[in-house]
Amino acid sequence: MRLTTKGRYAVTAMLDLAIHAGKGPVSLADISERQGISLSYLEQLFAKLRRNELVRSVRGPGGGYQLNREQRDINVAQVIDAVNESVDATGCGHTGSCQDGSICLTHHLWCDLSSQIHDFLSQITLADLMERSDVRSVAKRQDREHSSAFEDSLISAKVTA
Amino acid sequence: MRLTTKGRYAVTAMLDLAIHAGKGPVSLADISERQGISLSYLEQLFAKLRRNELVRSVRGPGGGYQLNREQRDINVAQVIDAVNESVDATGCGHTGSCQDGSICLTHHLWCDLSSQIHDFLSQITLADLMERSDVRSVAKRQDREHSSAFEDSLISAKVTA
DNA sequence: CTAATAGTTGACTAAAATAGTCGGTTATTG
DNA sequence: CAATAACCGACTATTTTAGTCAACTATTAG
Repeated sequence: MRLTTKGRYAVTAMLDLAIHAGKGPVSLADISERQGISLSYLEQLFAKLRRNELVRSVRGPGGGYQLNREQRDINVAQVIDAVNESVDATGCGHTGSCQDGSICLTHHLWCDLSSQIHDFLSQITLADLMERSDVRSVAKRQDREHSSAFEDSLISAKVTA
Repeated sequence: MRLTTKGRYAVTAMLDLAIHAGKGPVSLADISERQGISLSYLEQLFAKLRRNELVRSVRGPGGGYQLNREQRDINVAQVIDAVNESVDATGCGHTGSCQDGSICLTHHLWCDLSSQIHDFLSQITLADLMERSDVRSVAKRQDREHSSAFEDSLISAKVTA
């Protein structure tokens, strides 16, 4: 089992997408700047998120990504699974062939732990995270710090209008 | 956060130690054979377990390792921590400096997850695992399969006697 | 005393995963 | 047509995992 920046980045980016929804698609460049994640790396992650039908894309200018389901219908476990290929704590992938064909001494312990983690993460949806005060305050800070991008979009909106 | 064979091996080896306690120290060679873990790798892991005062060693013939505390007083989280340096799901080690000095959008989520995992694993002691029927049956199977080692020691005992 | 046993230590290594980078292609919009 | 932004594949440095190997030390049986 592994939970590294890959899974954390994916959840963070999905939450950013949820927060900035409503004003059309969100570009990876915006997410990259706000969340401090490499653009190229985001591309890799979003390829997986799209394959797992958690997001949909819009190409061309003004394009970007949007959530492909309601915020209530996307949970953290799904996002991590999409990029990480499962949060399994067993060494055998639940097959029970950890020690030459049979189960090892601690097989059931790791099964229990896997369930525990999966249950916890699958109960938390993007909508839940959106409601949290700590998330809201960090999001507010990020929007303030990276308002340049916001202003730029205002300017281009004026220009194009 | 990472939970790989390293942590699993450590818990498995500690449980093996608990199961075969009472008949004097248990050698790493025995654990290696029963649990199918490389002897040299076990040496590395037990160096850490000893530094963390979870086991004590007896050198020389008939030597090996013993638990350094009661089975009730050793939990799974302690064992994993000893070899893995913590089961932390945050990227910042709980310092809160995930995004250039401030917390990232999902910081508290990973803190919550870390607590969840730690609470779960720290509630399970070696004594708890010993009582489980699945553990007892796997242990019985392993003792049966590797009785050769036991017989060998009987034979060599006869020869040297 | 000595031979065997078994822990102790440190250095080394192959393979995999992480966390990216880079260059180019394709679709869309103005 | 030019700019934008998603898409794709190949490449890479670094770290971790999961070991191996060789040498050394302490202890015990005989």
